[in-house]
Amino acid sequence: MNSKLDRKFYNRDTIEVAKDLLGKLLVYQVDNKKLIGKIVETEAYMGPIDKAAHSYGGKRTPRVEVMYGKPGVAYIYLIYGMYNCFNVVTREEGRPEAVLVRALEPVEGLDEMALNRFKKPYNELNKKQIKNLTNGPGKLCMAFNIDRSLNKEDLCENKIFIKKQEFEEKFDIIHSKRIGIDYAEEAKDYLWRFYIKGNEYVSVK
DNA sequence: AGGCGGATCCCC
DNA sequence: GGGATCCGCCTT
Repeated sequence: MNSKLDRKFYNRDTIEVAKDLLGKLLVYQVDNKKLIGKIVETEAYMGPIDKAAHSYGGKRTPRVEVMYGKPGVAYIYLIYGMYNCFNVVTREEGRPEAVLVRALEPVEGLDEMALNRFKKPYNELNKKQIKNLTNGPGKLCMAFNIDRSLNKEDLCENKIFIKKQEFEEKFDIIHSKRIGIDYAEEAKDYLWRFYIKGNEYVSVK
């Protein structure tokens, strides 16, 4: 049974996609290593009307161009000169909206994630390092070794994709203000951040 | 050609 | 609370 999310999943209302991505598994395979993390926190970026979005006002530059493309494609950009952020493009072509994946719960490939983050295997991590493995947008990209070389990668293919869990759990979804967008005037107060209530790997409680 | 600020993280 | 660090974008 193929449980990979298809193009239709992403070609929907961005807030619905952001909420529905919670509890899904991000899978990234490089060489013979497989990394899997459960998505526990997301943010919706609503395009031209959203002052926090890169595509606000219909801005169309080389960097943002991916957001105007087809849904189900990765939009990865460099932030603060050092960190990468992983997004999935939503909505039909020409409509530049996306979901930022802000935190994962590690599921498979923990040693590889620990090496990528802290240069040592998982069983040598201290409590703080375990907690900080993937609980933020930059951190999860470091743990998965995701950078801009994966920008525009099609998540409906096999290199990197998102799938349903075999047994989907029940959880409560918290709605909150988005993080790190204080410049966005009224948009900073919109409740477009979503996370799994009580999950240990949520970036900011 | 230059200046500036950022969808972050980490340490003090 | 502040520094790291650099690309993209806007202004000149």
